[in-house]
Amino acid sequence: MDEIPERLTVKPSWLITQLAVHARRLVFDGFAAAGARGYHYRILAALHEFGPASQAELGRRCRVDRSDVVTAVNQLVEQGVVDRTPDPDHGRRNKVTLTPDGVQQLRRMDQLLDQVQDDLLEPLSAEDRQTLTRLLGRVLAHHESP
Amino acid sequence: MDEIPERLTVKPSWLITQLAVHARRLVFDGFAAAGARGYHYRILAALHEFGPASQAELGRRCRVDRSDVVTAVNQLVEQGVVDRTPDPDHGRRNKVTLTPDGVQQLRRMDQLLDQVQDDLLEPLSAEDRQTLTRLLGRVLAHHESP
DNA sequence: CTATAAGTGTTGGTGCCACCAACATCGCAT
DNA sequence: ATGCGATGTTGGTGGCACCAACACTTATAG
Repeated sequence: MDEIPERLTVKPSWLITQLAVHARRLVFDGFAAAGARGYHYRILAALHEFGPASQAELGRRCRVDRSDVVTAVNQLVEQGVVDRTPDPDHGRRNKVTLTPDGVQQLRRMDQLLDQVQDDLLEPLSAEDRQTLTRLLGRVLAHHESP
Repeated sequence: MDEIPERLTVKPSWLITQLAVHARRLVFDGFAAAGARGYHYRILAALHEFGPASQAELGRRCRVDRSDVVTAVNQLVEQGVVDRTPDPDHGRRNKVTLTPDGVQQLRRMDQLLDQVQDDLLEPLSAEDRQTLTRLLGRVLAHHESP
């Protein structure tokens, strides 16, 4: 490989965005085996953890735009992993529900993701992995709270 | 803000890619003030650090695809921050050179980026910032060497 | 020396992720 | 009741990363 300008390699913003490229590639390749994408996992995870929800709710919980939730839920319905029904208590709202197939799909994706985490942090000791995770969590939380 | 599924917040791949979103936004907003984009900075940095280079070389050093280098260099030439001349020793190759205006632009972007680093890692102590940078560097290097 | 491989610039296209504006519709608070 | 905010949906934008193909040039192998 060619040498990278030091101006870049020294900057946390570079390290984070470049590492994110590799992380997204690993995740993408993993999910490709299950015919799914990142948005799908986020939504399935939110449904499994908090139960049925409206699309707007899903969007807020998963950091996905309302309009992108529409597309993703369309695909998830098509795959039979979620159901979309009108909310009886609310004319406009939809209720999105996880199907049994969806639960199974989520478990499969969880296993794939666990492997990805391992590949991603391969060169780090268990302790370093924990440190990195903690620091990243602190920084991310700071940029989401205000 | 709404609560995020724990399945996500626990995974390094999530933390990295989400934090990258914030980092890219900060960088983008900073560069917007200078009328530039991420690719522009990478290329100017490589030219300043290693001197004039071909487009293919720039692409390898900056982790930018050859075809995207074409577009970026077009814009940089338009802005007058680089020159593109045919390489006399090589029929096909171009020689891209930093202009004095380019050096000045690079310095401006450097200052903007320094501020961005500070905003990005705001909640961390100097020591934690160093730790985080070190760990990220180790992981990134691992995914680029093989 | 010649056939073949490898490198270079360029065009054009793809996909993911994030985001915005606008619209019609519905619930809620004043 | 009226206006305000939330909701689902459509359609579009942009940055970044990437791929395929082409014309052409240099380097390499035989």
